[in-house]
Amino acid sequence: MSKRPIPEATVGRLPVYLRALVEMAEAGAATVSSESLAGASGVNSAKVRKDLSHLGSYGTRGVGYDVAYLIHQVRRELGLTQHWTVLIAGVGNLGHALANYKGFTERGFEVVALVDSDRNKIGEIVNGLRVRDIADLPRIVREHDVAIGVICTPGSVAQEVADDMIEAGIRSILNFAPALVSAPKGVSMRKVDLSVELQILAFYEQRKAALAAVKGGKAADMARA
Amino acid sequence: MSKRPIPEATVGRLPVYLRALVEMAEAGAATVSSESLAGASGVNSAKVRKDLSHLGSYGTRGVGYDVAYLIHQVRRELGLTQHWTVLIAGVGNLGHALANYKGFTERGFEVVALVDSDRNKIGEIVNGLRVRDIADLPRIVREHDVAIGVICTPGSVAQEVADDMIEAGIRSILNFAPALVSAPKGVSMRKVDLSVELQILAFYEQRKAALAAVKGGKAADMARA
DNA sequence: GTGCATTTGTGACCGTTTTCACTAATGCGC
DNA sequence: GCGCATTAGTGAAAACGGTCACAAATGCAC
Repeated sequence: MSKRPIPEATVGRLPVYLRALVEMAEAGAATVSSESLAGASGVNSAKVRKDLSHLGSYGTRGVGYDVAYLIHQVRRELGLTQHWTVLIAGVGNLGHALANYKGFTERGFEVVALVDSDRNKIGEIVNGLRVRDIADLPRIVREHDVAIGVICTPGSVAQEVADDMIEAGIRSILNFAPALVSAPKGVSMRKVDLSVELQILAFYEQRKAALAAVKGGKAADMARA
Repeated sequence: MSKRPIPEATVGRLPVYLRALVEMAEAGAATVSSESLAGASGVNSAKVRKDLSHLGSYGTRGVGYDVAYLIHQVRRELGLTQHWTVLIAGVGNLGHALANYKGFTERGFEVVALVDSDRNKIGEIVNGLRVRDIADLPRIVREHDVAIGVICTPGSVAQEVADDMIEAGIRSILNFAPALVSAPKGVSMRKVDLSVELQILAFYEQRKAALAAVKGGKAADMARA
C-alpha cells in the first residue's frame, strides 16, 4: 500500500476533511458530495476531488462519496487506525493544557507520559499521570513505546530536549517551543508557534488599517487551512 | 507605505527571522549575512534574501544586514511597533495557558480581557484578570479597544463566539477551536489546530514504517515553517 | 588605487499547488 | 430503455513559491 506519494498540501487537509466527515456521519448523512464536503471544510470542491483522488477512486459519479467508507479510507491513509502514544516534555502552562486536551484522545492519540526537568514539577499528578524526570526518557520511551514527542519547554532548552527524545528513539516531534530545532534525517519535525500566528494577524490588521486610511475601506483579509 | 504586496509565505517567515535577529542583537551582533540568518531560521539563504528584498533594499553587499536596523524594519512591516490588545474567549485549559503565556507579552501583544459563558468561570482571576461574561463582549471590546480575538472554546460554539466578536467590532481572529469558522470579508481569520499537527505527524510516521518494512530504512521526513 | 573576497539583489528556471473546464459515470423519473 | 440532472475524476492552464546562478556593489589589504 501507499504507492504514489500524496502531496504534502493534501496531507495537511485530510484531517480537516476527516473532522467534517465525522460530524456528517454523526448527523446521519450516508453520502456526501465534494461540493458539500468542501463547504464544511472551507475549501473549494475541485480541491476536495483532487485531494481525494490521491487516495483512490472512492466516489460514485452522480452520487458522491459514501461517508462511512470515506472516513475509513482517510483514517487508514492518515494512519489513524492504529493507536499512537504521545509523550509531553515540559509541564508548564501549555504542557498542562495539552496533557488535559480532549481532542487528542478523541483522535486516537494517547498521552502516556509527562516529563520535566524541574524538581518541583516532578511527581506532580496531571490528568492522572505522574510527571517524571526527563533524565528517565530512554526508559520511559521503551516502557510505553512512545511514538510522538511534544515539546512544551522554554525555547532555550528545546533543542536539547529534542536531542534527548531522538536519542531515546522518538522519530516524530511536535515543537511548541519558540525556537528552531533541527533534527537528523529520518526524524519528522513539525512546529507550532502561537505568537507567530498573532504576528501574522497583526500584519494583515495593520495593512487593513493602512488601506482603509488611503482608500474608502477596501479591506484585505486572509484565511488558511 | 506598504506599496506592493508582500507574499503570504514571506509574511509567515518574517516573525521567524525577527526572533532570530533579536537573539543575535542580544548576543551583540551588529551585522548579519543572509547565510547566517538563514541558518538561524532554518531556511536557505536565497529565500532570506528574496523575503527581505520585499521589504526594501536594507542590506549592504559584501557586508550583510545591520541587525538593529533590520529588526526595526521587520517590526515595522509586521506592525509590531504598535501595541496590540488581545481578548481570549474560553477559559478552559488552553485559554488558561494562553492567558499566562509569556511569549505574547514579549512580542507586544497584551491580553486585556478574558471572557467565558460558564457561570462557574466568570469571576475567576487568571493571571490578574477577572474572567467576564461573554455577553458583555461589546462593552469590553469598546472599553479596551480590542484588536484581536482568540477563540479557545469547544468547537461547538466557536462560530457563535466568532460572530459575537465580529459583531462587537473585532476584525482579526485566531481560532484554536477544532471547527470551521467562517467570517465575512474584512475579517482576518487564522486557525491553529493542535490535533491536526499530530495527525500529519502520524501520516509521515506511518509512511516511514511502511517504507522501512519494504526497503532497508529509507526514511521520509518533513519539516515546515 | 587595484585586486580580491564577500555578499546582496534579482532575473530565469523549475516544481508544486490551485483552479478551470470538460468528460464519463451514475441514478432517477417516466 | 431513454433522457436528464448530478457529480466524480482528470488533463491542461495558471498562479505561486522556491532555487539557482550571476551581476553589481562593497570593504579590505596592500
